Amino acid sequence: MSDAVSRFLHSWTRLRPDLDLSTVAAMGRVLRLAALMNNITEDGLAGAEVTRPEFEVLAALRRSPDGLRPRQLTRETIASGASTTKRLTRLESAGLITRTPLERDRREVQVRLTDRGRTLADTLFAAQLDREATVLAPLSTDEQAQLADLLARVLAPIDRA
Amino acid sequence: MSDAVSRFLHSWTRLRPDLDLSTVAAMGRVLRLAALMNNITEDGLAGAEVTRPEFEVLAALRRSPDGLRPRQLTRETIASGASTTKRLTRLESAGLITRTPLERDRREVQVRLTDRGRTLADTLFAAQLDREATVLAPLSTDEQAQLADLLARVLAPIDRA
DNA sequence: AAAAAGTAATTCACAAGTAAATTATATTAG
DNA sequence: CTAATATAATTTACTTGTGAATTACTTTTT
Repeated sequence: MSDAVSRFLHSWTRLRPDLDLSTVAAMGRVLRLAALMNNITEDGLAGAEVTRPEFEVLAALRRSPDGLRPRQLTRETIASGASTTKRLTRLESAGLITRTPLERDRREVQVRLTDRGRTLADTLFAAQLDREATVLAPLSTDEQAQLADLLARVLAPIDRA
Repeated sequence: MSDAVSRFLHSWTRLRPDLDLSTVAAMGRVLRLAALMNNITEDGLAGAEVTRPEFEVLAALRRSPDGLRPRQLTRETIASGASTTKRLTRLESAGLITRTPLERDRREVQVRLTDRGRTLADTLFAAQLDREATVLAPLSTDEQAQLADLLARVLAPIDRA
Protein backbone atom coordinates (compact mmCIF):
# COMPACT_ATOMS: atom_id res chain seq x y z
CA MET A 1 0.00 0.00 0.00
CA SER A 2 1.46 3.33 -0.97
CA ASP A 3 -0.51 5.85 0.99
CA ALA A 4 1.15 8.59 3.04
CA VAL A 5 0.91 6.59 6.25
CA SER A 6 2.83 3.63 4.86
CA ARG A 7 5.68 5.98 3.88
CA PHE A 8 5.42 7.56 7.30
CA LEU A 9 5.67 4.15 8.99
CA HIS A 10 8.61 3.12 6.88
CA SER A 11 10.60 6.22 7.90
CA TRP A 12 9.84 5.83 11.56
CA THR A 13 10.68 2.14 11.61
CA ARG A 14 14.16 2.90 10.29
CA LEU A 15 14.71 5.84 12.64
CA ARG A 16 13.33 4.38 15.83
CA PRO A 17 13.35 0.59 15.61
CA ASP A 18 12.87 0.53 19.38
CA LEU A 19 9.31 1.90 19.21
CA ASP A 20 6.17 -0.21 18.83
CA LEU A 21 4.59 1.50 15.84
CA SER A 22 1.79 -0.99 15.33
CA THR A 23 -0.90 1.50 16.36
CA VAL A 24 0.17 4.08 13.80
CA ALA A 25 -0.84 1.90 10.86
CA ALA A 26 -4.45 1.91 12.00
CA MET A 27 -4.84 5.18 13.90
CA GLY A 28 -2.68 7.24 11.56
CA ARG A 29 -4.94 6.18 8.72
CA VAL A 30 -8.11 6.91 10.66
CA LEU A 31 -6.89 10.45 11.29
CA ARG A 32 -5.71 10.95 7.74
CA LEU A 33 -8.84 9.55 6.10
CA ALA A 34 -11.01 11.76 8.31
CA ALA A 35 -9.02 14.87 7.41
CA LEU A 36 -9.22 14.07 3.69
CA MET A 37 -12.93 13.21 3.88
CA ASN A 38 -13.58 16.52 5.63
CA ASN A 39 -11.77 18.32 2.81
CA ILE A 40 -13.84 16.45 0.22
CA THR A 41 -17.02 17.38 2.08
CA GLU A 42 -15.98 21.03 2.24
CA ASP A 43 -15.25 21.06 -1.48
CA GLY A 44 -18.65 19.49 -2.10
CA LEU A 45 -20.37 22.11 0.03
CA ALA A 46 -18.64 25.01 -1.74
CA GLY A 47 -21.39 27.36 -2.83
CA ALA A 48 -23.92 25.71 -0.51
CA GLU A 49 -25.79 27.80 2.01
CA VAL A 50 -23.97 26.27 4.97
CA THR A 51 -20.44 25.21 5.91
CA ARG A 52 -19.53 21.66 6.91
CA PRO A 53 -19.82 22.25 10.68
CA GLU A 54 -23.16 23.96 10.14
CA PHE A 55 -24.30 21.04 8.00
CA GLU A 56 -23.37 18.71 10.85
CA VAL A 57 -25.71 20.65 13.11
CA LEU A 58 -28.51 20.39 10.54
CA ALA A 59 -27.91 16.64 10.15
CA ALA A 60 -28.04 16.06 13.90
CA LEU A 61 -31.31 17.99 14.08
CA ARG A 62 -32.79 16.24 11.05
CA ARG A 63 -32.80 12.88 12.76
CA SER A 64 -34.34 14.21 15.98
CA PRO A 65 -37.94 15.09 15.10
CA ASP A 66 -38.55 16.93 18.38
CA GLY A 67 -35.39 18.94 18.16
CA LEU A 68 -32.38 19.01 20.46
CA ARG A 69 -30.91 21.30 23.06
CA PRO A 70 -27.60 23.06 22.39
CA ARG A 71 -25.84 20.89 24.93
CA GLN A 72 -26.74 17.75 23.02
CA LEU A 73 -25.70 19.32 19.75
CA THR A 74 -22.37 20.20 21.32
CA ARG A 75 -21.83 16.58 22.29
CA GLU A 76 -23.00 15.17 18.96
CA THR A 77 -20.80 17.43 16.90
CA ILE A 78 -17.82 17.22 19.28
CA ALA A 79 -17.46 21.00 19.42
CA SER A 80 -17.29 23.60 22.19
CA GLY A 81 -20.41 25.19 23.61
CA ALA A 82 -19.31 28.59 22.39
CA SER A 83 -18.99 27.32 18.86
CA THR A 84 -22.45 25.71 19.02
CA THR A 85 -23.95 29.05 20.06
CA LYS A 86 -22.26 30.77 17.12
CA ARG A 87 -23.46 28.18 14.63
CA LEU A 88 -27.00 28.31 15.97
CA THR A 89 -27.06 32.11 15.79
CA ARG A 90 -25.93 31.92 12.19
CA LEU A 91 -28.38 29.14 11.25
CA GLU A 92 -31.24 30.95 12.98
CA SER A 93 -30.69 34.19 11.11
CA ALA A 94 -30.48 32.17 7.89
CA GLY A 95 -33.97 30.87 8.69
CA LEU A 96 -32.89 27.23 8.91
CA ILE A 97 -33.59 26.62 12.60
CA THR A 98 -35.65 28.05 15.46
CA ARG A 99 -34.72 28.41 19.12
CA THR A 100 -37.50 28.31 21.71
CA PRO A 101 -36.98 28.43 25.49
CA LEU A 102 -38.23 25.32 27.28
CA GLU A 103 -41.20 25.62 29.62
CA ARG A 104 -39.98 23.14 32.21
CA ASP A 105 -36.52 24.73 32.53
CA ARG A 106 -36.15 28.19 31.17
CA ARG A 107 -32.36 28.02 31.05
CA GLU A 108 -32.67 25.53 28.23
CA VAL A 109 -33.59 26.05 24.61
CA GLN A 110 -35.15 23.70 22.11
CA VAL A 111 -33.57 23.88 18.67
CA ARG A 112 -35.68 22.74 15.72
CA LEU A 113 -35.30 22.74 11.95
CA THR A 114 -37.58 25.00 9.95
CA ASP A 115 -39.18 23.49 6.84
CA ARG A 116 -36.48 25.12 4.77
CA GLY A 117 -33.84 23.75 7.15
CA ARG A 118 -35.23 20.23 6.80
CA THR A 119 -35.33 20.44 3.01
CA LEU A 120 -31.76 21.70 2.90
CA ALA A 121 -30.58 19.02 5.34
CA ASP A 122 -32.15 16.31 3.17
CA THR A 123 -30.56 17.63 -0.02
CA LEU A 124 -27.13 18.01 1.50
CA PHE A 125 -27.30 14.68 3.31
CA ALA A 126 -28.04 12.80 0.08
CA ALA A 127 -25.05 14.47 -1.56
CA GLN A 128 -22.91 13.58 1.43
CA LEU A 129 -23.90 9.91 1.14
CA ASP A 130 -22.80 9.97 -2.49
CA ARG A 131 -19.42 11.45 -1.61
CA GLU A 132 -18.90 8.85 1.11
CA ALA A 133 -19.88 6.03 -1.21
CA THR A 134 -17.35 7.23 -3.78
CA VAL A 135 -14.55 7.31 -1.22
CA LEU A 136 -15.46 3.86 0.14
CA ALA A 137 -15.82 2.34 -3.33
CA PRO A 138 -12.51 0.41 -3.11
CA LEU A 139 -14.15 -1.82 -0.47
CA SER A 140 -16.88 -4.38 -1.07
CA THR A 141 -20.09 -4.12 0.92
CA ASP A 142 -18.82 -6.88 3.20
CA GLU A 143 -15.55 -5.14 3.77
CA GLN A 144 -17.29 -1.86 4.55
CA ALA A 145 -19.35 -3.68 7.16
CA GLN A 146 -16.21 -5.26 8.56
CA LEU A 147 -14.58 -1.82 8.78
CA ALA A 148 -17.66 -0.41 10.50
CA ASP A 149 -17.63 -3.25 13.00
CA LEU A 150 -13.97 -2.84 13.93
CA LEU A 151 -14.44 0.90 14.39
CA ALA A 152 -17.58 0.42 16.46
CA ARG A 153 -15.64 -1.72 18.88
CA VAL A 154 -12.97 0.95 19.24
CA LEU A 155 -15.56 3.68 19.67
CA ALA A 156 -17.83 1.94 22.15
CA PRO A 157 -15.72 2.61 25.26
CA ILE A 158 -14.91 6.25 24.42
CA ASP A 159 -18.19 7.37 22.84
CA ARG A 160 -20.77 6.73 25.54
CA ALA A 161 -23.86 8.90 25.68
CA MET B 1 -22.82 -1.78 19.32
CA SER B 2 -23.95 1.25 21.22
CA ASP B 3 -21.78 4.09 19.99
CA ALA B 4 -23.20 7.39 18.83
CA VAL B 5 -23.10 6.35 15.20
CA SER B 6 -25.27 3.29 15.74
CA ARG B 7 -27.92 5.50 17.36
CA PHE B 8 -27.49 7.95 14.51
CA LEU B 9 -28.00 5.18 11.96
CA HIS B 10 -31.05 3.85 13.74
CA SER B 11 -32.76 7.25 13.65
CA TRP B 12 -31.99 7.86 10.02
CA THR B 13 -33.16 4.41 8.94
CA ARG B 14 -36.56 5.07 10.48
CA LEU B 15 -36.81 8.57 9.05
CA ARG B 16 -35.55 7.95 5.57
CA PRO B 17 -35.90 4.24 4.71
CA ASP B 18 -35.38 5.22 1.06
CA LEU B 19 -31.71 6.17 1.55
CA ASP B 20 -28.78 3.79 1.29
CA LEU B 21 -27.07 4.45 4.62
CA SER B 22 -24.51 1.68 4.37
CA THR B 23 -21.61 4.13 4.02
CA VAL B 24 -22.49 5.98 7.22
CA ALA B 25 -21.71 2.99 9.41
CA ALA B 26 -18.09 3.01 8.28
CA MET B 27 -17.40 6.64 7.36
CA GLY B 28 -19.41 8.13 10.20
CA ARG B 29 -17.28 6.15 12.61
CA VAL B 30 -14.02 7.13 10.91
CA LEU B 31 -14.94 10.79 11.31
CA ARG B 32 -16.11 10.39 14.86
CA LEU B 33 -13.13 8.34 16.02
CA ALA B 34 -10.75 10.87 14.48
CA ALA B 35 -12.48 13.76 16.24
CA LEU B 36 -12.40 11.94 19.59
CA MET B 37 -8.77 10.87 19.12
CA ASN B 38 -7.82 14.48 18.36
CA ASN B 39 -9.50 15.56 21.59
CA ILE B 40 -7.64 12.87 23.52
CA THR B 41 -4.37 14.01 21.97
CA GLU B 42 -5.09 17.63 22.84
CA ASP B 43 -5.87 16.70 26.44
CA GLY B 44 -2.63 14.73 26.55
CA LEU B 45 -0.66 17.70 25.22
CA ALA B 46 -2.17 20.11 27.74
CA GLY B 47 0.75 21.83 29.41
CA ALA B 48 3.18 20.69 26.71
CA GLU B 49 5.24 23.26 24.85
CA VAL B 50 3.33 22.75 21.60
CA THR B 51 -0.25 22.30 20.42
CA ARG B 52 -1.46 19.27 18.48
CA PRO B 53 -1.05 20.85 15.03
CA GLU B 54 2.41 22.05 16.00
CA PHE B 55 3.26 18.57 17.22
CA GLU B 56 2.18 17.21 13.85
CA VAL B 57 4.71 19.49 12.19
CA LEU B 58 7.44 18.30 14.57
CA ALA B 59 6.51 14.65 13.93
CA ALA B 60 6.65 15.12 10.15
CA LEU B 61 10.08 16.73 10.49
CA ARG B 62 11.36 14.10 12.90
CA ARG B 63 11.06 11.35 10.35
CA SER B 64 12.77 13.39 7.59
CA PRO B 65 16.44 13.67 8.65
CA ASP B 66 17.26 16.29 6.00
CA GLY B 67 14.27 18.43 6.79
CA LEU B 68 11.32 19.37 4.64
CA ARG B 69 10.10 22.40 2.78
CA PRO B 70 6.95 24.19 3.94
CA ARG B 71 5.05 22.98 0.92
CA GLN B 72 5.65 19.35 1.87
CA LEU B 73 4.66 20.04 5.47
CA THR B 74 1.46 21.62 4.23
CA ARG B 75 0.63 18.46 2.30
CA GLU B 76 1.62 16.08 5.10
CA THR B 77 -0.42 17.88 7.72
CA ILE B 78 -3.37 18.57 5.39
CA ALA B 79 -3.39 22.26 6.29
CA SER B 80 -3.30 25.53 4.37
CA GLY B 81 -0.04 27.19 3.39
CA ALA B 82 -0.87 30.20 5.54
CA SER B 83 -1.32 28.04 8.57
CA THR B 84 1.98 26.25 7.94
CA THR B 85 3.78 29.60 7.85
CA LYS B 86 2.20 30.59 11.15
CA ARG B 87 3.11 27.33 12.83
CA LEU B 88 6.68 27.50 11.56
CA THR B 89 7.08 31.07 12.78
CA ARG B 90 5.86 30.01 16.18
CA LEU B 91 8.06 26.86 16.31
CA GLU B 92 11.07 28.84 15.11
CA SER B 93 10.77 31.48 17.81
CA ALA B 94 10.34 28.67 20.35
CA GLY B 95 13.73 27.37 19.19
CA LEU B 96 12.34 24.02 17.99
CA ILE B 97 13.04 24.40 14.27
CA THR B 98 15.27 26.38 11.91
CA ARG B 99 14.42 27.80 8.50
CA THR B 100 17.25 28.17 5.96
CA PRO B 101 16.78 29.39 2.38
CA LEU B 102 17.80 26.79 -0.21
CA GLU B 103 20.84 27.45 -2.42
CA ARG B 104 19.44 25.89 -5.57
CA ASP B 105 16.15 27.78 -5.43
CA ARG B 106 16.07 30.74 -3.16
CA ARG B 107 12.28 30.90 -3.05
CA GLU B 108 12.29 27.71 -1.04
CA VAL B 109 13.19 27.16 2.58
CA GLN B 110 14.51 24.08 4.32
CA VAL B 111 12.89 23.45 7.68
CA ARG B 112 14.83 21.36 10.20
CA LEU B 113 14.42 20.36 13.81
CA THR B 114 16.85 21.78 16.33
CA ASP B 115 18.28 19.34 18.88
CA ARG B 116 15.69 20.54 21.33
CA GLY B 117 12.97 20.11 18.71
CA ARG B 118 14.06 16.54 18.04
CA THR B 119 14.14 15.68 21.74
CA LEU B 120 10.68 17.15 22.24
CA ALA B 121 9.31 15.37 19.17
CA ASP B 122 10.62 12.04 20.49
CA THR B 123 9.11 12.54 23.93
CA LEU B 124 5.73 13.62 22.60
CA PHE B 125 5.66 10.92 19.94
CA ALA B 126 6.20 8.16 22.49
CA ALA B 127 3.33 9.54 24.58
CA GLN B 128 1.16 9.71 21.47
CA LEU B 129 1.83 6.04 20.71
CA ASP B 130 0.70 5.17 24.23
CA ARG B 131 -2.53 7.10 23.83
CA GLU B 132 -3.23 5.43 20.49
CA ALA B 133 -2.52 2.00 21.94
CA THR B 134 -4.97 2.65 24.75
CA VAL B 135 -7.72 3.65 22.35
CA LEU B 136 -7.08 0.68 20.07
CA ALA B 137 -6.90 -1.78 22.96
CA PRO B 138 -10.35 -3.30 22.26
CA LEU B 139 -8.89 -4.83 19.08
CA SER B 140 -6.38 -7.68 18.91
CA THR B 141 -3.13 -7.14 17.01
CA ASP B 142 -4.61 -9.03 14.07
CA GLU B 143 -7.73 -6.93 14.07
CA GLN B 144 -5.69 -3.73 14.22
CA ALA B 145 -3.76 -4.92 11.18
CA GLN B 146 -7.02 -5.78 9.42
CA LEU B 147 -8.35 -2.28 10.19
CA ALA B 148 -5.14 -0.71 8.90
CA ASP B 149 -5.38 -2.74 5.71
CA LEU B 150 -8.98 -1.78 4.98
CA LEU B 151 -8.18 1.89 5.57
CA ALA B 152 -5.07 1.74 3.42
CA ARG B 153 -7.16 0.52 0.51
CA VAL B 154 -9.59 3.42 0.95
CA LEU B 155 -6.76 5.93 1.27
CA ALA B 156 -4.61 4.77 -1.63
CA PRO B 157 -6.63 6.46 -4.40
CA ILE B 158 -7.12 9.76 -2.56
CA ASP B 159 -3.78 10.13 -0.77
CA ARG B 160 -1.22 10.05 -3.54
CA ALA B 161 2.05 11.92 -3.10
C1' DA C 1 18.15 38.66 -23.29
C1' DA C 2 13.85 40.70 -22.10
C1' DA C 3 9.05 39.74 -21.18
C1' DA C 4 5.65 36.66 -19.64
C1' DA C 5 4.25 33.00 -16.94
C1' DG C 6 4.80 30.07 -13.09
C1' DT C 7 5.91 28.89 -8.29
C1' DA C 8 7.18 28.98 -2.99
C1' DA C 9 6.64 31.34 0.99
C1' DT C 10 4.70 34.94 3.28
C1' DT C 11 1.48 38.70 4.60
C1' DC C 12 -3.04 40.58 5.08
C1' DA C 13 -7.76 40.81 6.20
C1' DC C 14 -11.07 38.33 7.91
C1' DA C 15 -13.75 34.04 9.54
C1' DA C 16 -14.23 30.41 12.92
C1' DG C 17 -12.97 28.26 17.11
C1' DT C 18 -12.37 28.18 22.15
C1' DA C 19 -11.68 28.94 27.46
C1' DA C 20 -13.26 31.71 30.85
C1' DA C 21 -16.53 35.02 32.56
C1' DT C 22 -21.42 36.27 32.69
C1' DT C 23 -26.43 35.85 32.88
C1' DA C 24 -30.46 33.60 34.01
C1' DT C 25 -32.58 29.99 36.04
C1' DA C 26 -33.02 25.75 38.94
C1' DT C 27 -31.69 22.76 42.83
C1' DT C 28 -29.88 21.69 47.32
C1' DA C 29 -28.50 22.69 52.08
C1' DG C 30 -29.07 24.84 56.30
C1' DC D 1 -37.65 30.28 53.10
C1' DT D 2 -33.05 32.05 52.07
C1' DA D 3 -28.36 31.31 50.84
C1' DA D 4 -25.25 28.64 48.48
C1' DT D 5 -24.38 25.70 44.76
C1' DA D 6 -25.09 24.00 40.24
C1' DT D 7 -26.25 24.20 35.44
C1' DA D 8 -27.50 25.87 30.39
C1' DA D 9 -26.69 29.14 27.20
C1' DT D 10 -24.47 33.05 25.94
C1' DT D 11 -20.97 36.77 25.63
C1' DT D 12 -16.31 38.27 25.75
C1' DA D 13 -11.53 38.34 24.67
C1' DC D 14 -8.43 36.04 22.37
C1' DT D 15 -6.18 32.39 19.37
C1' DT D 16 -5.89 29.83 15.27
C1' DG D 17 -7.04 28.96 10.55
C1' DT D 18 -7.72 30.37 5.77
C1' DG D 19 -8.35 32.51 0.80
C1' DA D 20 -6.49 36.01 -1.72
C1' DA D 21 -2.96 39.28 -2.57
C1' DT D 22 2.01 40.06 -2.37
C1' DT D 23 6.96 39.34 -2.63
C1' DA D 24 10.83 37.16 -4.37
C1' DC D 25 12.48 34.44 -7.09
C1' DT D 26 12.85 30.83 -11.35
C1' DT D 27 11.52 29.01 -15.80
C1' DT D 28 9.68 29.42 -20.30
C1' DT D 29 8.69 31.82 -24.36
C1' DT D 30 9.65 34.75 -28.05
